[in-house]
Amino acid sequence: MTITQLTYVLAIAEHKNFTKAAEKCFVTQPTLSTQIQKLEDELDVLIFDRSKKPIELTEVGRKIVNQARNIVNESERIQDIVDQQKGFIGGEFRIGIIPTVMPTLLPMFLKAFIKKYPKVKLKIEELTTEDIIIRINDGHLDAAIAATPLESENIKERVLYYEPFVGYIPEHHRLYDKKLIEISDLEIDDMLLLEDGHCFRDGIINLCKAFKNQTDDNFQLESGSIETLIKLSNEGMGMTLLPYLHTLELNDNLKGNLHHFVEPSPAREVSIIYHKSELKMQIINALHDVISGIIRGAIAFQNVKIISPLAK
Amino acid sequence: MTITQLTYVLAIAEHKNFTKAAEKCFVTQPTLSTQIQKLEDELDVLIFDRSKKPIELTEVGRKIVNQARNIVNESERIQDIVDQQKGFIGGEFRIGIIPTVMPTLLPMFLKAFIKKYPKVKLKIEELTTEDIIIRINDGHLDAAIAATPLESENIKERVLYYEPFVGYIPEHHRLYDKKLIEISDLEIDDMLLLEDGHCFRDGIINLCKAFKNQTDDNFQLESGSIETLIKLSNEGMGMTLLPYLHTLELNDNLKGNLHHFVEPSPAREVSIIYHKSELKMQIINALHDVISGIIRGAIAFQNVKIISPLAK
DNA sequence: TTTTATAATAGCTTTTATCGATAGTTTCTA
DNA sequence: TAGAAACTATCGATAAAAGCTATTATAAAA
Repeated sequence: MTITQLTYVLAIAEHKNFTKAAEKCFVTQPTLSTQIQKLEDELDVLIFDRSKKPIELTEVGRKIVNQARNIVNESERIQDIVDQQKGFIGGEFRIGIIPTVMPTLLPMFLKAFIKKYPKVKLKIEELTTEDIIIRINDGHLDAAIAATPLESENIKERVLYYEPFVGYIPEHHRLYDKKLIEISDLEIDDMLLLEDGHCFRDGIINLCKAFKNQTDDNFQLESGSIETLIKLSNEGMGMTLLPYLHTLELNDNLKGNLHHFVEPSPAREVSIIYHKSELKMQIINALHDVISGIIRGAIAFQNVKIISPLAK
Repeated sequence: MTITQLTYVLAIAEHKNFTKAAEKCFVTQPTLSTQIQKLEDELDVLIFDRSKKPIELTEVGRKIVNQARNIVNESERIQDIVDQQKGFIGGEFRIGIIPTVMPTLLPMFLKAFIKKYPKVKLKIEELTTEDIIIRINDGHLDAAIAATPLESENIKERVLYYEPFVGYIPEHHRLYDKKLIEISDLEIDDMLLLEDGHCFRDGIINLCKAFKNQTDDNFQLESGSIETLIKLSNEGMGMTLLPYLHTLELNDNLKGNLHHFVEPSPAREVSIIYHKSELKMQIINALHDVISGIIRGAIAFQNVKIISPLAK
């Protein structure tokens, strides 16, 4: 048994196809076929059920894949140990970012990060919290930026910043004349929300429910992006809440519709999260330092009340 | 990096000598030299400091060895997964047994076990509890039989039996005429004990201390084996306590010196212990079943009071 | 039936792991 | 301090393995 064979097993298990897996491994398909056969001979058990299309794992196969993932991840960690010892910061680093953080945070730190750590090749993907957790656990992501706390067993969190919610209230809305809004002003029924799957939506629902026994179904309107929420709001469909960093990018006439909360303002906690095995910790530290350094200049709120991002 | 290279690293780290490590790996010394160099080149770091005699690990080397142990253990587990799936019970199995259990328990179950599971090659070693814990953690032992509870973080315990302590009291001793002794009769100062390192000794010390504030230093006499304890006792050096299974083997005139405790008799808990990763669980189960089955016929006490084997 | 997609097989090439022999080092010892 | 002893590194040869291209086999889809 070799580590190479185990990575081949993982690739096939992932793509359910020898040919595609071979491409990902940068070898030809016959190479995979023969190596898998050798491993199956050595263990004297079938890992894949080739009679099914697409190919499936056998029962033992599934267990072997789990174990193989361990071994391959742990073996990759040896280079990380060496890098860490040398203080080398570089290599490929795959990071996931939730949709409501991506467009505002990424432009703020990316340039600075690349400049400071030119040897790190960041691969950035926009993903929901749910997908992020799956991919951190299976090793497809090295880290992610998401709203916390998540209370996910194998995942560690390190807070980057607290981002207050800001009310966006169009003209003619019942709260328009109130300069500073309060949590108790919120009515879930006239609130525009992102569609299901966004933790920013869940946070707002938690916020509303925290003060009144509001039901959490039958929303008036939902949208996939915050930009759309603002447009819908402008058309008089209701108010909405925006993450603070988003409000910095609005043009001046829209900024007039922003209404901050009285302190303590509700806020989300945004963290860099990573697997408890702490692979590539030196890059995670580097990201943390760059981002929290940059945010320190952008968000100056003292007193916030943290809202859970989890659907309840 | 290959699993083979990692096992070579482990062998050298263990023997601190390329030549001996090569023998243990069943390859020649040049093979080790070249493979280690390849790995060191790939990682671009020195794992061993060859300037020291005997060879030493570098700082990164130590971390790499720890990680390598993980990987090698986990990769061996793949075959275990397959075996478990197939219900195959066989292969090499290394078990440690504490000295005060070894001579009585081993002859009772060994024959029956080998007969029932002929494909398992047991490698049995007599070790103190302390050594057992080290070796279970570093993968040199698959399981062990020891007095419990141990409260050791990475080790699981499964009770085999409760073995009462029996007083061995020579003629002319102040307790000789008392048929059933009590815990409160014990005086640590006229008790013969095993030398330091035996958990059976620690158990007795705990037992004495539980009832009186007896000091635990300045024992009169200590010995390395229970046989010697009995002889010393016969010569009038004091009384001693024996594990119940030992008393079954005494010749009849010595048996007259045995004094049981009034119930609940103090007893030690004897368990099969193993690493929490539960490698080779099917063999551990087999051992548990054979041993506890055999003991059930030999020990019939109902009511016991368990004494901790840990030095306090 | 023909086409398409995909895995297995065959034959050959390249790479690599290992070996025996030997050279270079360090440490021990007389 | 010379020489032996104990070790590790290096060299060249070899056998095993991992990989490639080309082809075949097989099953599903058109």
